[in-house]
Amino acid sequence: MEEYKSKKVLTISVVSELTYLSERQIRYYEERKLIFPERTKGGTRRYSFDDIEKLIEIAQKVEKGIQTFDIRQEEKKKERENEWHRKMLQGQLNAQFGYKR
Amino acid sequence: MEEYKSKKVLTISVVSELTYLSERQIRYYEERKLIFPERTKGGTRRYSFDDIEKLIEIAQKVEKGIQTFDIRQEEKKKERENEWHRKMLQGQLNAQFGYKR
DNA sequence: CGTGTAAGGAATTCTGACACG
DNA sequence: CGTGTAAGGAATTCTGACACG
Repeated sequence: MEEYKSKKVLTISVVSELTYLSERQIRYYEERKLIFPERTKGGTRRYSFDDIEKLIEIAQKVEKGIQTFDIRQEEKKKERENEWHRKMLQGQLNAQFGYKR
Repeated sequence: MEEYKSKKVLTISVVSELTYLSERQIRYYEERKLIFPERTKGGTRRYSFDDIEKLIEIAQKVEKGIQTFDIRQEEKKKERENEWHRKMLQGQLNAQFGYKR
């Protein structure tokens, strides 16, 4: 449904306007592996609305004094937890209904 | 809520990809007063997701052989009808509850 | 009428680097 | 570490025009 938000369609200038961050900051957060824009054939970045939300969160943390490295670690931890929950749920289902074959 | 769709944030190249229309066609439909992108200070166009939907409708009509002039007339007619309904509703409300003062 | 295209210029974006603190 | 900035080049976009049918 709301694929708008995850579609990579925004230029860095638009993202800069919407987040009030400088293009330098946006590119730096990418360098630190916090966001992952796509690229056109020509090499220009393309962001999504989800990226904008994420950038705003990042900016708030940076303002609090949290370092990008730690933000990255936290992010990775969340991913691992999600992975764990996903597997857990899958295990539950398999236990109850068995594997498809 | 869904302000995403009306926000003018897309470049013409992205719109071209999403609509499968050429940039030439997109600019031409603007020339014919069918769509109204915003402009940056520098003069580059900015479109919304709503514009994309509108462009797809336009393209379908053009394929059917309808001329842009007629599409424009139909569009204006709709606007007048909406205006009429709006005033009608307002009149109903005023008749029941009187004017604010 | 609707669309393609080559042309020349301007706006936008990119990278790597130096600076500061 | 996080961010600003000047530098040079490449990608993107713009307009007005000519072409075709």
